[in-house]
Amino acid sequence: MSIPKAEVAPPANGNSLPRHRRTYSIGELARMFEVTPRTIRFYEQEGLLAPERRGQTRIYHEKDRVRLKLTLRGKRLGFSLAEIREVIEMYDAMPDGNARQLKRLLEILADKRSNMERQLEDIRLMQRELDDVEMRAREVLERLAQP
Amino acid sequence: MSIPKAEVAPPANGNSLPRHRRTYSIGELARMFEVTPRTIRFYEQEGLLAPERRGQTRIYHEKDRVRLKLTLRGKRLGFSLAEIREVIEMYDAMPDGNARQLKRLLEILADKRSNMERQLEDIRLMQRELDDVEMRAREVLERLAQP
DNA sequence: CAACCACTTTACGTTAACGTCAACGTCGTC
DNA sequence: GACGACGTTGACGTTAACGTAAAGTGGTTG
Repeated sequence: MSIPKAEVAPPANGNSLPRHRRTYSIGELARMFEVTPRTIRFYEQEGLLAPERRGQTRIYHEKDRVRLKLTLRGKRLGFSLAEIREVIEMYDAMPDGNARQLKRLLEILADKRSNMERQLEDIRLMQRELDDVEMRAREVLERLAQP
Repeated sequence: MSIPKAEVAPPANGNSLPRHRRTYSIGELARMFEVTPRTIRFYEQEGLLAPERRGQTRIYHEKDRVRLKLTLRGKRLGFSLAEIREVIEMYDAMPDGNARQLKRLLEILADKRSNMERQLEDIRLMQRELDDVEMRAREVLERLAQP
């Protein structure tokens, strides 16, 4: 991002596994992340992705792949697509954003952050519960083994 | 749970804040956890709660309160009500559960556990992202402050 | 060239988790 | 005894996040 895009052409590469692939089809991405193409198109419709188009078909670059990854991670953490989009949009608008917008972004980030903290605590508590339940289950199992 | 329920009557208690309240109305519980009564009734309908009834009205005890708490925590961690119910049911059926059921329970627990692990990792990664975005935002803000 | 992919758009269907509204019962109190 | 606060059931509505089916496009392969 901060590195000026080099004007060097990619070295003639007969390699079968190009180090850093340029583009992906929707099907490829779908398999990579174990989602359906439908899901990916839906995310685009919701403003989370904006792939290039070659004619009709979508061409996904690294940037898009990263966005999808972040989106799915956000989802696993319980964020709605709308929330995720909000952050992504502000992030994209950052360079020329005014102070008010930036402060708003910082607010949102702080909010997400406290959310994460709470989830960390929830996870710790939940893990204890699981430990507890598992222990009891094992006890009962052992008692069943010796009549 | 392991302590035999004392037969001592609750000491005559003119106290305004009884140490360990016996029961709750649906409205009280709702306010405690910042959900609506509708939500609590829905959870009952889904088999997550089973409060006592005095006539028509529901009476919630400590056990019910704990269940609700666990349920809401599970929700914050992205579990579906069905998943939560599954664990609760198996937990209740544990004492007289057969070996197969118990092993099944252990499987489920292991599953939840790996889910937690993944979420921990997701949270760590997400926190880094947030750190990163926040840093950039602050940079831009400072640059705006000094023209 | 036909057959078969992978991709496209459009549109309607589905599920979970409640919200909302109506219509009613039951207290305490003014 | 009317009123308000709280509780009840029942039924229908809503939203997010996709699933699914229909019908068409574009390339390549036997």
